[in-house]
Amino acid sequence: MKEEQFRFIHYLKSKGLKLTSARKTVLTAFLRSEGHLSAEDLLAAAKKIDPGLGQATVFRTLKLLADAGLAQDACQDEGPRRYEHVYKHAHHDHLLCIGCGKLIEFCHPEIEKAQTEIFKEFGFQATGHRLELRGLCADCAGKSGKAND
Amino acid sequence: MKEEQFRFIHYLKSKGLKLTSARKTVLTAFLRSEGHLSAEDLLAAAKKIDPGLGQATVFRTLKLLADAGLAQDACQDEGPRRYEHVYKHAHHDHLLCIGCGKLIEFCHPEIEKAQTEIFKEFGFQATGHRLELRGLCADCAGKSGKAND
DNA sequence: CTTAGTGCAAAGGTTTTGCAAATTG
DNA sequence: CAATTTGCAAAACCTTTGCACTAAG
Repeated sequence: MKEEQFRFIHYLKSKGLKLTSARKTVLTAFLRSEGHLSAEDLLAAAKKIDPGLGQATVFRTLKLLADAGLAQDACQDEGPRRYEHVYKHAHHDHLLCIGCGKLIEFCHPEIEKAQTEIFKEFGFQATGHRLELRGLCADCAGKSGKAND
Repeated sequence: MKEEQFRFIHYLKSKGLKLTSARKTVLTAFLRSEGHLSAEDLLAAAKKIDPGLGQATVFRTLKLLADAGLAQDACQDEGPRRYEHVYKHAHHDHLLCIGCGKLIEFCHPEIEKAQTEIFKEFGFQATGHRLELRGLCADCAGKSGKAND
């Protein structure tokens, strides 16, 4: 069994919650997913496994996944809230091209280190962070940016 | 005249858009505001200046402000989208306590520097970034965090 | 058997859109 | 004057909630 599954089950038990087939379905669909997905995406994916699943259950389960530390808000500027794996994936930050929407994931040790310092400086106990850099990628910058619109 | 006002007017001209009294009202209300405000907050503030203003106009103008580089999505996890000044305020990042909601704004030169490196490394032309650290502040962490729940 | 979870559909909150009238350049 | 913008209200969109039924422990 995958570690994420185990962790989710353990989380449910610790909260006195039940491991239902609907939750298993949503978990499976979520773990199969790649990148950033919205609740709607997850519902669609989960319905491929169990067509009878309701969207309310997906929203409810997504909250549990976030609470269990498996899912994290990926925080897009537009449209619905999106989530991504947080448990297995090593931590990464996002670099977004505002021209073409290209999304690059990166990890920069110095930034991580500096963040730790900041938590210390303000007496905080860290639980997470999110960093998104925005700009124009080489392609889009080359195309003269925003001449017409 | 404030530089922001000038910038917004310039932006409108460059796009062939009109400087209407409604837009002036929203701009004024926005520039007067402090911290992070939602569209609803901005509507309320703008209505104090011009009670006849419609909420659609606020949403539309807020997009223009963002496009003009004056407003920026402050990206809360919950509730409505919130915006903040981006132009005059020196850049800052956010440190949020998930226990009591306390929000600290800070600025860390090394992080800024590292970000510049990343933009370079991926051949991006920077336009902005957003960093939010989350954790428990000293008060909340002291209160035994989440022993019971 | 008791309690929590489910799907549905309706409600809730936020943002967008169509339109006729008003305003700007 | 032509073209954009406005306010309104309705629609669209995303998420949550109430409820009767089902399923897990």
